[in-house]
Amino acid sequence: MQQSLIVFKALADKNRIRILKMLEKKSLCVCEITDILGLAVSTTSRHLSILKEARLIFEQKEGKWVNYYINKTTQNKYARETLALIKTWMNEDHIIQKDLAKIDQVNRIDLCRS
Amino acid sequence: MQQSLIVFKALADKNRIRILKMLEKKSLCVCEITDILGLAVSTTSRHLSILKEARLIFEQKEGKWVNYYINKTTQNKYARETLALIKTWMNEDHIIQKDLAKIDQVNRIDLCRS
DNA sequence: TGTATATTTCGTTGTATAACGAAATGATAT
DNA sequence: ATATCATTTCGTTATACAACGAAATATACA
Repeated sequence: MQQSLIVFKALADKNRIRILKMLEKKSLCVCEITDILGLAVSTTSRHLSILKEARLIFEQKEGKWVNYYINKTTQNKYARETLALIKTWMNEDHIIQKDLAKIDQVNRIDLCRS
Repeated sequence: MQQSLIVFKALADKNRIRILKMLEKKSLCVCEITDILGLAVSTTSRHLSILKEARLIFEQKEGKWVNYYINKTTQNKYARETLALIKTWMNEDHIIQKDLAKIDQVNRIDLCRS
């Protein structure tokens, strides 16, 4: 039960859902996610660590950036099955659509310089 | 997104998960659920209202009792699909198994007199 | 090596929520 | 009608958690 609770708690936040829906489309670094969500970097980092703890996402370093990916084949069965489920959800949502549109426009190099 | 958040928030609590797993087996009244969880009646009632709000369960009055049922055919697609998912989850969990075993032993008439 | 940049960690603050007991509500039965 | 019982609502308290800025860490580059 503890494992599934960790997954549900991770999903019980609007910004973390937005992150998951973004990562469904494309892997992103912290500063790109931060820009799209409009949060403090530290807050985004905390959300990512909660999603990672639930094994819904994983990270991979690429130079000075840390890229985050949806963990489709995660060992955690609760995370895996829930990811498959929510992939079919909220695709018509306005906020989600706006976020996805923004992904194509963000440029990590420009972003982090500012 | 709001609808799915309500569902995930409802599921992000140990006692509410226990309630759902109990109701999967059998519809129950508030005092029976309260006895099994070991909470104050008012707390159980609050949990039930959150699950009801998420359309995961529904209630039906039976004399002085209020019975709660899993809402398998709920209109809320997020609730419906999640219910189907968690039906396959946590069935080996010790706490869940203990709760289910207790269901056969509780007697609402004895319970509520005490 | 030192400086800039990306991210994480830490400490704090405000808000959300779980828990309780007591009071209110709604229904049954005498 | 009144008493009894099941449940809900209300007010309070304690805990959990989201958000922030600042400091610490880690990496890249000059």
